[in-house]
Amino acid sequence: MWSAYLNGDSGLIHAPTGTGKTYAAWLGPLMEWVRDNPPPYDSVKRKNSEPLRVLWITPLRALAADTAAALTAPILDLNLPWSVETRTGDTSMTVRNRQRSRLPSALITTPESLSLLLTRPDCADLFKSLRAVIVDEWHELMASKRGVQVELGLARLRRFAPGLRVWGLSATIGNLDTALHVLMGEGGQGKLIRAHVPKQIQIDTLIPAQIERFPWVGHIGLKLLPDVIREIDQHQSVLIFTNTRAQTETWYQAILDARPEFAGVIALHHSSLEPEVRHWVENALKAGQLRCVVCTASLDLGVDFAPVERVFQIGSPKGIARLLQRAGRSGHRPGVASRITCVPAHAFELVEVAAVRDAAAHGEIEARPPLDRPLDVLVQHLVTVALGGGFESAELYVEVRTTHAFRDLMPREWDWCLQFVVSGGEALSNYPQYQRVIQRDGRYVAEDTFLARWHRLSIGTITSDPMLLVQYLRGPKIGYIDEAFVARLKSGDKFTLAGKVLQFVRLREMKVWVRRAKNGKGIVPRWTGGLLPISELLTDAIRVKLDEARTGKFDSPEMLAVKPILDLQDRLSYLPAAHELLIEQLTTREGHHLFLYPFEGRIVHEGLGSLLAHRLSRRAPITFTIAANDYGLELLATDPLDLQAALAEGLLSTEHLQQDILSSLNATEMAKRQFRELARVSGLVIERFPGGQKSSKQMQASSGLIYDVLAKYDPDNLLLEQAQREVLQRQLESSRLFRALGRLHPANIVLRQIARPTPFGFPLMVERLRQTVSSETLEDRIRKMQLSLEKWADEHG
DNA sequence: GACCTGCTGCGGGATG
Repeated sequence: MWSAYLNGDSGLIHAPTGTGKTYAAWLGPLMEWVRDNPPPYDSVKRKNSEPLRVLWITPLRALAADTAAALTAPILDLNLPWSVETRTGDTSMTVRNRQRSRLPSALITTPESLSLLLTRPDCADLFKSLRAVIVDEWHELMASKRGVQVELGLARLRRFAPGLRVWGLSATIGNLDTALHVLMGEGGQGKLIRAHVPKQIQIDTLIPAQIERFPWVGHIGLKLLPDVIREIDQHQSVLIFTNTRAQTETWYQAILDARPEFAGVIALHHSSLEPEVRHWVENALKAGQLRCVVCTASLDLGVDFAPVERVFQIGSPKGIARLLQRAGRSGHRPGVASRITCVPAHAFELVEVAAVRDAAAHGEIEARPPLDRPLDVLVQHLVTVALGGGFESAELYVEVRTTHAFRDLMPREWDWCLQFVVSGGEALSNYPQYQRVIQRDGRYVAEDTFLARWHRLSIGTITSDPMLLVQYLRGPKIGYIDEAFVARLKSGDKFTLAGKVLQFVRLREMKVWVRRAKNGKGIVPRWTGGLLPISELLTDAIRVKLDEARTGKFDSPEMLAVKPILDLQDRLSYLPAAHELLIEQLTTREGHHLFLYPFEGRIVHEGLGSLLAHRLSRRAPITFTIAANDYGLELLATDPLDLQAALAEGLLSTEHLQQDILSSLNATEMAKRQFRELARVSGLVIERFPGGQKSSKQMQASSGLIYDVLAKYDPDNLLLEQAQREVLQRQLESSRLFRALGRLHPANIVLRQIARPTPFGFPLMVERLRQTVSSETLEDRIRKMQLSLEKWADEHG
């Protein structure tokens, strides 16, 4: 039945989460199609007279190689006159040179490398015989700028090869219809083919034996280490997912300390390890040589290893889809459900797990919203197309508007982008490097070879903070750590990386030189990475679980386990219903605390914190310290405040929300930081040169400088506007904040004066201390808090 | 009694 899909239609195939599905779903039909559609064969040259017929786009280089191998085998078997090649960053120069004049019958590539192909002056010719495009892991690409890059590329290919069929493959997401629509482009039609095999997934939890002794706060989760070790003892292959790189290092070390005999059969995997180290782990995992691997999301996708026996998730699952994806790494045997066991790092995560399981059982799964009009990506694309044969404005405008991302692109915006690549805009017109495109005989083209090279170097939409390579004095590279972390190291300091204790020797040539530490423990590096937000569906589900607990419904082992703590919360304060907002007021020697628990995720709470501080201080001059976590926020003031009056005056009103948020935060500074990505993507600055790297500071300075120049001399620059939009959407999740405030109607507010911190509030107090003091003093402070709590308990029996 | 955080992904090509 699958082969029918390639004959005439386009569409999206939903393949439920789990590795291997991609090839199962596609190889068969693709092979049939390949067999039934032999390319015209040139017997003299012994080659296809029509080159490229199938283009396969994948988000990962590793998948490109695997796919090529999987395609090649049956083609050799059938002895078909087809060639299969990859074109990614690591494709050899020999192959790449061959591909300059002639593409293979099937090409497997990444979005970035597709764009690079589109910069070739003869690309119209290269792609004119293309019959089908397959976009693998479309759900991964869609909601990002990489997805928009694919959309623009597909629009190009549809023009070069009219009648082109486009098929996507997507795991389960909440908006498959949208995913289809975005892939097909505006006006395009396609079929959505949903898999009908319901996947059985079991989610359970390691329940702490004594909830009274279980932490209320913290994220590392080592409290349950013995229970995890017991599981490793009983199984042949175990995968342990964590939420951060540091957590991976910590857990690896802790397991090895407890079971030294595991040395050699336990490994770790995260993005800051040297690729060679990662490949070693991946291959050993494939070969079944490892008993246990501790990893981050770096093993979520990509590596096609055999399913493991047991999968664990340490700490918050953060999202429903994410946990299901990870569960899918286990138990693929027929009739056996995939299973994941959550290991809570603190008590409240028990509620999270119960919430995820309920949401998953109701078929709820996060949607991935596509982006709207990222002009930086369009600017990059314009230069790409100018290099790739040039364009005529009206024609390309129509083509670009066939993409979902730019379907509503106004002529005014189009003209601005065009003008921007031609002149550099109002402020930058004196700099020749920003005059990238010229007009010749009514067409827009790019000819300068230096600018062409510059552009090819800056293709892509992924930006990352630069890190420093860590290498043995006499030996191999190990991995990467943050500049900020290195700055704190003195010669002789020990730290861990890739599970090894290393001794810092010196920093030279932008490399961190180390030797193996003879003994002792090293500090675990802190990487400043992305802030992984808890999903909106999950926070919704958490509020439902609390609501149930309030009415006495404890329907799972997790909820039963956490009951004593929820009871304590209720006794000391209140357990809010799903539609209620609990606000606690507490006075201590520190000052006047205000705790709010919207359960909307950290980002929203941070925004809400500054919004409320801003609005409160407008009533009367007062300063606050703000702390937030995924469940709530704390405002600490030195002076008392009249909360009732403030609420009556619209403290939580949605009126002037955007204005108030922007003026409550250092919005300019945030936009400036966000602009860094836009400057990179739109080609205003370049962050890497082959051979020598430009340091982060220079990069930072130049994008910051450009921001200032634009803000002063070209304030209408649309990229500035976009930077502000991206800050609101990504760094503040403003739509979620808006929705939250809509829910937090004054009528639903429950105000409680409390005498001591509650289970909800205590973690926020710790969080605030963490922000303001060093780690040593933090320990002291927490001890003091403890003592005062004990004293309070003594005094009050 | 409660403790320190922060994911993933890509990418150049002349000449001999």
